[in-house]
Amino acid sequence: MASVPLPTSRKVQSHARIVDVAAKAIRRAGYRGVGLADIMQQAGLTHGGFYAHFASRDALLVEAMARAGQDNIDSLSKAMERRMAKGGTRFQALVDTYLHEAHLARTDDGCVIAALASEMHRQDDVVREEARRRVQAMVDLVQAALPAGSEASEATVITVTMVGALQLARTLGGTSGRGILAQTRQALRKRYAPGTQH
Amino acid sequence: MASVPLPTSRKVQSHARIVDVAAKAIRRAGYRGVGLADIMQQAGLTHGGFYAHFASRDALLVEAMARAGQDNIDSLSKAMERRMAKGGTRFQALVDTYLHEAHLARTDDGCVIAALASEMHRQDDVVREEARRRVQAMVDLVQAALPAGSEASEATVITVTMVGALQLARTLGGTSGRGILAQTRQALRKRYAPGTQH
DNA sequence: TGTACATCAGTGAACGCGCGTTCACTGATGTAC
DNA sequence: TGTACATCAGTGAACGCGCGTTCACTGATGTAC
Repeated sequence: MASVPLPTSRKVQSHARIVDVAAKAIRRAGYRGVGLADIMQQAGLTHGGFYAHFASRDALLVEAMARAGQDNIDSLSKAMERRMAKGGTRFQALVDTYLHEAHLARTDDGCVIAALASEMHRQDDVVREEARRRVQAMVDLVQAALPAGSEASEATVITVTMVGALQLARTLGGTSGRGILAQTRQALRKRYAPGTQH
Repeated sequence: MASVPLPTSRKVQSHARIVDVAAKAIRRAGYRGVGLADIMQQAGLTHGGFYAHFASRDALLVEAMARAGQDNIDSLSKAMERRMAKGGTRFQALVDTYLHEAHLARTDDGCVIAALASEMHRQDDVVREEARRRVQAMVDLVQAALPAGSEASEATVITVTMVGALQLARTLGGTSGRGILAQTRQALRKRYAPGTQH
């Protein structure tokens, strides 16, 4: 009989710490912005041990993106619930949360797609495949926030709009950046105001 | 009296070749995707001569972005003129040109903003400042394609939508990628159809 | 027109550095009997 | 319970490689007289 491993053995804990650190690092600095030595150090380990946990750097990137994406979905969902408790539609809560000014500076726990979008199509296969799953997951999340019966294409267009807005707002920064977020929020709210046909 | 230099001296020609190569390289591979040695080699030079032309790698990036952006504006404008000659509004021509399927694969002479958007805010000051100018130039180009009297915020929202759509379409690739472009084209066309009030 | 010299544009080797990856080893933990 | 051994998780040094940057040098072009 195989012994049942403890739910969080030492190695599993280390592995999770490395993935957590990498999930923040790639969102802060891009796919190539942080080296393995730095990541391992931030996880409280030395870099030599890396290959006991991952087959390659790309394998870490895949897990880090998956982790970052799931974190995004969880925290977005929670923030939306809080907003909806104060009134407003699910869609308004999504737009106001995603395009909130706080999302500008908080890159390392912000949207993984906005953090990496223009680099995604250049990655090797396994990484790019995980990137595709992340995009699909966000479109699904947007779709679920739209009124019942909305067309799938609407979720796609809203997703690309929000991701593009956050990226360019970060590029401009300051008042201009906040302006992009505000203008995009307003445009999306107006377009999907309750009672408006579309 | 200072002698009038020939309009295209040998050095000026070399300089332009380096910038041309770099303008394609950064769009194909990202800010850090191609080394100076490769760029110089593609320009028909050896890498040692680089610092006779530029103070630093960042200085080249600035010139390369400016060049790429101007190329984008020129070729977009020309393609739009060709489309408008066949009928349709200026705005339709912009959307159909920018979100054309041919833009998916042609990264190295495609939109410099879509190529680099998620990396822009991480660059050092001079590079980031040129990135801001590129974003502003594109918003201006979109604004100029909108019906007279359109609000500035409309140009902003359309810009972020088109840039986001191209990036995510490239990430997904294949049928899904072409679907993103088609859905975004349709949504933008519908929103600004002639005779529609907005 | 011819000679001597200065400047220019580019060459090619070298620098220090950080990267991803490998590997022999160590100390702690778990297992067998 | 105690001893001997195997396995596990991590250490730290080393590897080859490519990077941005520097620099002494070269050959071609331009200028002075």
